[in-house]
Amino acid sequence: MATQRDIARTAGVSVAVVSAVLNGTTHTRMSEATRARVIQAMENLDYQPNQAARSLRLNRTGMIALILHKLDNPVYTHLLRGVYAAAAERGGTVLLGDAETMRSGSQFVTRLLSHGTVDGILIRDDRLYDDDVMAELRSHPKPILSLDYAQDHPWVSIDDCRAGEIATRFLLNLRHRRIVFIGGATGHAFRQRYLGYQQEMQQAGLEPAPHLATGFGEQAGADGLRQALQLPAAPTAVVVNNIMSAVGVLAAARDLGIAVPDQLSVVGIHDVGLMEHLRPAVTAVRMPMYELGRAGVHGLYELMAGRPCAGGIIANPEPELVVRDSATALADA
Amino acid sequence: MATQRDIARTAGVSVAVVSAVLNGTTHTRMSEATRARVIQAMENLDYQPNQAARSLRLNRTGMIALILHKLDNPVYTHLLRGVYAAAAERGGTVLLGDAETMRSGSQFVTRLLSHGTVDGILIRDDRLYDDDVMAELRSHPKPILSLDYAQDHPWVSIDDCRAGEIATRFLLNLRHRRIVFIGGATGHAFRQRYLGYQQEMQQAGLEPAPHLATGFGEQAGADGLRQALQLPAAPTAVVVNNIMSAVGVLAAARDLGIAVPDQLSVVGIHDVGLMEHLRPAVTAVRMPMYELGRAGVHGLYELMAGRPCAGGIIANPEPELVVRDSATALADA
DNA sequence: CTACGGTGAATTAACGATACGTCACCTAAG
DNA sequence: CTTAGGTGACGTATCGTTAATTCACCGTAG
Repeated sequence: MATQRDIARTAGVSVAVVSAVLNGTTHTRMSEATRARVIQAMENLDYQPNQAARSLRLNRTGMIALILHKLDNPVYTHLLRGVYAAAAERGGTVLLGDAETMRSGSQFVTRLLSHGTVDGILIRDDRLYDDDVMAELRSHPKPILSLDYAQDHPWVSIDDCRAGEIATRFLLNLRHRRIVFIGGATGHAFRQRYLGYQQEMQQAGLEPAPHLATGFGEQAGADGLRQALQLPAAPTAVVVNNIMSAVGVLAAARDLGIAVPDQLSVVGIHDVGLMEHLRPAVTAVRMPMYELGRAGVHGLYELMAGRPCAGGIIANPEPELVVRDSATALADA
Repeated sequence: MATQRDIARTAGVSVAVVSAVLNGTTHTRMSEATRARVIQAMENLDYQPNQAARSLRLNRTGMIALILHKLDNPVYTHLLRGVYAAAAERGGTVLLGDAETMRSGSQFVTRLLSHGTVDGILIRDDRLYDDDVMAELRSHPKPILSLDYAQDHPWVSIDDCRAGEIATRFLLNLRHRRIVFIGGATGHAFRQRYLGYQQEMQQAGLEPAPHLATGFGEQAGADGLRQALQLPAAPTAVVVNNIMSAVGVLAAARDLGIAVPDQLSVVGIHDVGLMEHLRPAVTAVRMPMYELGRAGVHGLYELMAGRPCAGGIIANPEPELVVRDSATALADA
């Protein structure tokens, strides 16, 4: 509860000096002895600056918002780490929200839109939010950076198309020909991955299968595999768009008596720790999520400083295949 | 960028009236016509209140902090929902942090400790944080509520001991006698669950096995199973303390050629969506995490209002066994 | 002896929102 | 006719911090 005025009184100086000590301001000078007295007083009274007053005065809060679609999606683990780390480097704090809280008129949106709450917004997969919410967000006076391709504001993204290519190419190299593509929800990223799959298939002179069960999560994977088995020619391999859908693919395969990888090879996009612990352990394309988080924060700080943000697709590191046990070579026909 | 003063000027009233319209203050009255003019002006100028100024004036931010140990732990999914929902009901916003960001001297802690950032703190498993951090937090002038048993400040908790009992009792009823208890990290909750296991074993006249592989996550489960097989008499059933460790138990069982549930029954504590999609699907004790979140928020608001928080263990709903495929009855010996 | 520059600090005006105290005006009761 | 009370609104201090401006003092050069 101690304020700068209390410090000033105890140290026998003015608040200006206290503020100057705190901020290392060169404008207001003081002797070393005075500075020491002030610091002593701050420690004695256990002084903690009032962020609200600072924010008001400086028109800057030191907080950025990070809005994700499903917070409990394990692919965000490293993204979060990257964002927190980069924000900490810049002296910032992160206000985390998820899609649940992003309904139009919700407390979270209202607060985000107010001045003096955050200095900028990092948003992932903005196509998943209400149009109303997005319109409101765009009217926000502070910068917004998308962690996904975006038409109408700055963005950085991982190379989703490349991930689709890598997974498909890997299966092609294992001599698979009947490869299907399963799962993924409606975001741009998910379509990009399918695009990568399509391109590789076509380049190999094969007909890409339609995008099956474009939903999200475990159930979409199970549904997708069942749908795939209805196709004229049963697939020998599957690219799973959303990694958690891979869990569903494995479960459905087990339920249907299909052995993985002997009768069906599975490759997931996005690697999470869980994949290592499934049986069979799932071969997956690791995406640079940590770096995406860092790049997002740094880009946002550029925008906040009034500079343009270069943005674009993160090229370093590239998506990388982590080979485990869920995919194997097809014997020659 | 429009402030109340801008609204006041445009509507031809004083800022006092604008504020009154905004807050529905009865103190400053106005005619319906005036109110309408003010509202019109607010819409025209796209007015958004400045939270920093409000916080400063009111000495209240409308934000509460929620600090969790591992944000990506799926057991938090429903806890988060409960917290967000209850906070929204109270008109509050949630600032989410995880243990990563809770190092002493970190940006997050510093900000949390400052005035004018949050009105209260909800913390889970506070034994997992640095002593330094906890000491700092406790010196925080705003209320802290633990979502876990705590000695030195208010708390609410789920019934961890009961969960251990339920899992163990279930296996005992299936005629299992050699039941081990695996995994769990160092928190109080984890010890309570082991206690529940111990009690049930002793009540059945059996010798409880030592608490194996008291770590966290998938690997702890795998390690625990391997350790269990070193015991003089191999177990026929396992209670898994942390649910994600169940994934590791299943993987190790597969690797060792042990069939689940035919040769080994597995019951997990804490139910998450993933369990339904593993093969075999994992029988687990569902804990009322959503309600824990709600109870935590409501308790915290009580504390913030200066009232005592009843706290204690959440009795309704009770932990509930969700029977799936990973446990089966033991044939009579 | 005076003017001047440098040092070390105090005063004060914002930042935007809120709520207390005040006030002008009008109506109706005494 | 006076006045109490109700209605509708204004002025302003305040929250804690920052930074621009101002100021007092002292040593030294002219």
